[in-house]
Amino acid sequence: MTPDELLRAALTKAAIAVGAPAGVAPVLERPRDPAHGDWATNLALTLAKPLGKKPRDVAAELVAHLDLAAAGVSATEIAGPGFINFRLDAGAHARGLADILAQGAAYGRTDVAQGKPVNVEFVSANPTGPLHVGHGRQAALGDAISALLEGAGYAVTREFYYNDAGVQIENLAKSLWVRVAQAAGIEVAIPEGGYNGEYIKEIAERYVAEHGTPPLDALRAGAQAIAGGARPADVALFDAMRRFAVAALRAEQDLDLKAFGVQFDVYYLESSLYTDGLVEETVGLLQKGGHTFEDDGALWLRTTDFGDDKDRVMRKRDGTYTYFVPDVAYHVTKWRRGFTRAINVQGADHHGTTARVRAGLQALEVGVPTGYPEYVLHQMVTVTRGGEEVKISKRAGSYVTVRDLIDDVGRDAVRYFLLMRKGDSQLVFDVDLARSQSEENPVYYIQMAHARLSGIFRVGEIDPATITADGVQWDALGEEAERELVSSLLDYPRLVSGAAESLEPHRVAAWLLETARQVHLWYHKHHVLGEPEHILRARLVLAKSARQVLANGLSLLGISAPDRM
RNA sequence: GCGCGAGUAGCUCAGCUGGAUAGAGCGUCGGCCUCCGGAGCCGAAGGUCGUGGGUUCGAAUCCCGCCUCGCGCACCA
Repeated sequence: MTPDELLRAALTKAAIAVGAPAGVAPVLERPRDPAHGDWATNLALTLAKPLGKKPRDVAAELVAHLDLAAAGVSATEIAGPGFINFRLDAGAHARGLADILAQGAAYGRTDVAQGKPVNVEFVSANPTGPLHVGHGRQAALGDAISALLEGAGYAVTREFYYNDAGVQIENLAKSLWVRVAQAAGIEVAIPEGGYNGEYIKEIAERYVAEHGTPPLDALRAGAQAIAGGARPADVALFDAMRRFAVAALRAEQDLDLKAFGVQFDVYYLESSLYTDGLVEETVGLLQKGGHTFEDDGALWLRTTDFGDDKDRVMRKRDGTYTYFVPDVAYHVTKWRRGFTRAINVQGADHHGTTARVRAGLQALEVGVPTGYPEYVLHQMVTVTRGGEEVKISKRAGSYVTVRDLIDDVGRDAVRYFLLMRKGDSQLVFDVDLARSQSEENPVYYIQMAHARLSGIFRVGEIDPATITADGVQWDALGEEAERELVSSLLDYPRLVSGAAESLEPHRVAAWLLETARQVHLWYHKHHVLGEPEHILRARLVLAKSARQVLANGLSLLGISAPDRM
């Protein structure tokens, strides 16, 4: 049992002795102010009403009935309106480190989900251009959320959905056609909604290198059609270009993701929903469910029956489907594939779609729960360099790509910076700070803490594997800096499960920074090597524990934990 | 206009799902230090938690109104 579990057990006994109803579950929390002790409980405040007594009186009774020795408590104090503060004796407090050493890399992991399957969909960028910072934030968030859920015992599937069937792909193919035509000396402009980026020119060059320049009259005719808002008559050629462009960009995006260290288990192609007949099937089911109607030549879904603010068109007058129909069909596949939980990580600019997808799933009446899928939406990212904002313009093709950033500041820094703010707030990515090798840079600061701890073992020529909790004098870790560091390390499992539950990796990032600060403080104040044997032993246990937990936290965020820098 | 998000120290942000005198880093001011691993350490000042109400033992946190900013409101994706 960990120290707080012992204390909770002792408190429960005392509460029952005082007359609390059976099933009381005392809540322990860390006081903000360390002067208030190691733990505090508001138990007396919550019991005051049912017992019909004053909170402070209840607190006094509880303390009187508390088995201090069993709880490892050295001092209690009744404070404020009726809080009870506990100070554990140094030994009881630090004994929790034994747990860390015993569990190692598994410290902080639980099995609460017991292998329940969950699908985490993220990035899902259209294959129409390289990944930009916003996708990077999604990649970092999605991967970290996946890691958090794995740590909570979920069987996680990381999934990428390729929108390779819509209008945007059509525009991509047209853009490539135009670039190929331009390269052949035909004068034609990129169409409305097309892609201007340099990367299309490069793809055009490669296309010509691999397939040769297409017949000029076909090219010219197609270019004219595109300029007029139509598609080229040479369907076979157009199709070839479309496939070529998509393949090229998918390959690019794969490289981006690889550089970022993100691996997906499933790439789901929107086009397969059509070829497998799932879109048709979904429409049929929706019609059968009775929530559709025809109006003005279009087929509508009455999404207002399910909380949307207006009804949505499913099939346009021209006979094609709106994007949300394949989206619904896609989410049906998630449900059918056994994912009782599905989490979608998306930019906040997509939040308008969430209500419709959920409404569509409800209208199918196939037993999908109301809040399915869950959405984690994140706000915009802006990038600053030299104190100036780097403008992102998709139209002009000026981009801050994920790969630029990684080349510039390194994968670890990109990950940390994209994760250090909660998704709800806008994020400013300061490239200069991310690149700096100084303690102002949070990533550097945290990794440095880990490296320093490793350094102790290296310099002392001590194999960490030989350090165990056996026979350690726990009360040797009584310095204030030590008590606080120990507290942080023991808080880690609660922190991680909270972050997993709320799908908020930034909590881990903040915890790492704070704990790194405590490591640095401790390190500066107290020596390890050269101390008397019993202190040396205890401090080596602390150093090894701290190093382990820092590494565990970093690994959740996909960041390396270097032994030297 | 409607929906979602944000508004906390001079700046950048936390605030553990309702707890005590609201925290950290940077910056500012004052003082030490040069020690396994690099300018680090100690202390101070700095707040009407956007604003007005409400809920209760207790609110930055929950509810309602208002203000400012961002994003979204297609038979685009």
